[in-house]
Amino acid sequence: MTTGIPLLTIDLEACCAPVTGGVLDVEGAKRLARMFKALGDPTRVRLLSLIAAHADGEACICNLTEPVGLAQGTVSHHMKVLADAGLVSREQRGKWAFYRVENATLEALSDALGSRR
Amino acid sequence: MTTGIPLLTIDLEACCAPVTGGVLDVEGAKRLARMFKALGDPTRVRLLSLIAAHADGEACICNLTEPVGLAQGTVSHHMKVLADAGLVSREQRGKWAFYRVENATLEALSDALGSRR
DNA sequence: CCTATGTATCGACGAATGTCAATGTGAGTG
DNA sequence: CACTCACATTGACATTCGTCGATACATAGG
Repeated sequence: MTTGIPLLTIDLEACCAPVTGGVLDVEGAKRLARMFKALGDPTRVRLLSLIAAHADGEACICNLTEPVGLAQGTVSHHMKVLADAGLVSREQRGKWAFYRVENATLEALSDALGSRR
Repeated sequence: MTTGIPLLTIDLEACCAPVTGGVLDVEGAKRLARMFKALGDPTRVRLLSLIAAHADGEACICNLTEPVGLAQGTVSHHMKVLADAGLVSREQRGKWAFYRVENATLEALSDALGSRR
């Protein structure tokens, strides 16, 4: 409805909650906002960018601490926020924890914003 | 670089700050985060959706207060946050202030997230 | 000019957030 | 087993945020 227009009258995960009403229900707004909030910090945006640009598209905390210039615990905290929002995935490999960007989530958010197609 | 891949290694406003390096500089991350933070509140996401779905794609505060269920001052505050982030525009017309969604900004954010060209 | 109406702003308050130093945990190594 | 390394978690702290009620500002009508 409302023509084919712009934004967030859309579902985010085509899987479970299509929603897609005219106005975006309260729950849908909450879920969207939770993900956007995770992107609402410069450090976390930077972390995402660093991971994506890193070799093989994955990085461990030790790769991120120095470029970001924050304490290890703080970086770990930010990664947890990103992981909880579904923006990155975590895989333990030996002593290291490797993170990668979840492009599917990013695209879902992108679709929730853009008019395109 | 890094193939044609995913995310925020991109400029947001093709106008002034192309940036587009490999890793997204600190300033670019700040600007992106500022906009995402504005979207990081359920009420504001809802407000955007309400405006977009409203007749003629515009709405005044009085149109938004009731559906959102918050005090008038609070809604006004949220609209200021959205306007400061460039997500909506404001136009005074008589006693009313009409807000509309800035699709260009939304698309810029969408592009910063999505892989799609 | 007085009043009513639609918005914006202010002051206050509790809740959430970002950060660090310190400590806990778990896997690899001597 | 003792020790180290990579990471997570905890507790503390200052700052920011979302909300309200009250008040200020501006425009339109009498």
